[in-house]
Amino acid sequence: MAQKPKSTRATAPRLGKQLKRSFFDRSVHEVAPDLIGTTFLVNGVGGIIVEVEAYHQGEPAAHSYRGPTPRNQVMFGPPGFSYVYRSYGIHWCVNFVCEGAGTASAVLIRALEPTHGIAAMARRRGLDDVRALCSGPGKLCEALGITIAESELALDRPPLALYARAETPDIVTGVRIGITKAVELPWRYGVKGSKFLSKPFAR
DNA sequence: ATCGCGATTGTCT
DNA sequence: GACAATCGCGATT
Repeated sequence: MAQKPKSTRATAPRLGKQLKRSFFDRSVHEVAPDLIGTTFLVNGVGGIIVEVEAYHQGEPAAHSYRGPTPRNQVMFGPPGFSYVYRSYGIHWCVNFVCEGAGTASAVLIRALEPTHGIAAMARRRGLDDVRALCSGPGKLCEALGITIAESELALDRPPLALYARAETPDIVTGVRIGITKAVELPWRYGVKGSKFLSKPFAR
């Protein structure tokens, strides 16, 4: 019998060039698709970003929509920093702040393809299934050990790091998930056909 | 495959 | 006091 190809790599792929904070000093609508295919690590643990969503101050689903508060203040600061918030009282979710000059925009990281430190992620998640380790914004924060302690940190300094993609993946777009306002905006981006998404993209 | 539900707490009205 | 950028589980189609 022919062996079916494995869905995960035997070894972690080689990392590309590390991204600087200035990568984020652009429109969130440019940064969000550009993040697809990059590798995000926390203390050396993480994987390839396969799904993100863009949020912008001018749109009511964004935490920054009603202006600065103690929680969202980092969104009003310089680009290239993390913004971590608690979701439904239980989960943590991580964003990357974009653009300077008060646009208060950020990219929510929604799913990773695990590549580095899979054993550590499996231990934190209490799971064996690689496909389920990082297939959602709350899941990936648990897998990478992200809490409020990792909020407002520079994205190009330890413990955080981002690495350029090797190849440009086929990127698909869709409406954002789990929100009740501005539901029609097609600001969700993902790797076409990836098995590591939080939810498939409509087709 | 899809649906409904409970968990749990910071944040804002 | 209402609600939320979620998840995992169990029931049902």
